[in-house]
Amino acid sequence: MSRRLPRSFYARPATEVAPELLGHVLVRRLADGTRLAARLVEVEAYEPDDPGSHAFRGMTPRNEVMFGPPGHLYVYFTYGMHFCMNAVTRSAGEGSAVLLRAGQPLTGVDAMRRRRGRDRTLDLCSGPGRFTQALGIARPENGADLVRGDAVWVERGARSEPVGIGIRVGVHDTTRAWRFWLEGDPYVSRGRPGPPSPKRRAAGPPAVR
DNA sequence: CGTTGGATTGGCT
DNA sequence: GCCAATCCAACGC
Repeated sequence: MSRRLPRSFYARPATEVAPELLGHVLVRRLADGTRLAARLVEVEAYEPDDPGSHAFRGMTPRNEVMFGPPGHLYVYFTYGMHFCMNAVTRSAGEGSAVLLRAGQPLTGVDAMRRRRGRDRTLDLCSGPGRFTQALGIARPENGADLVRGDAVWVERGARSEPVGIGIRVGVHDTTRAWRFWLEGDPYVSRGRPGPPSPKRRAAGPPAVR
């Protein structure tokens, strides 16, 4: 039995795939053979006809991988210094993906520390830009096949925690609560729904999510 | 061709 | 909490 998630897992709407990815393990094999792995603890879904998605205005050189077959890695460069990675979902031509926002370091943690220039395990993969840096994911990995490739893939993992749901970070669209995380997990990125600030408490109890 | 701002992060107030 | 860093894709003229 294979530990790797099959193509069929990804060939569904991003909003279905995203929460199910939580608890599975992202594995990275570097060119020198070093193996790195992290448990997925936070993701976001991006669907076709979703104004918050790079695919919303159609295919461009940057987002063409999003419009390709499912089960591939879509990597993009942003803010002049960071890369973000996504698992492409649905089927070719649709333009849909799941942003991998944070993970719990499991394997090759010291190698991740060196890549990140940070010591604390909590600072290694807790954010989309940090995650790619820790795993050595950049432009060359754009389009990598997560199902048959040997650079990066996802293996089955166990999940027992409940899944938290909220609006996506940096996407001002309250109608699409497509950010999913493992409730209570310390490796979830900042911008996390933290303990209520004094201001929020004054505004009343948090809304149902 | 010029402008704008981003699916972020880290350091400083 | 605020904001600079630092590219470049997307869009308007």
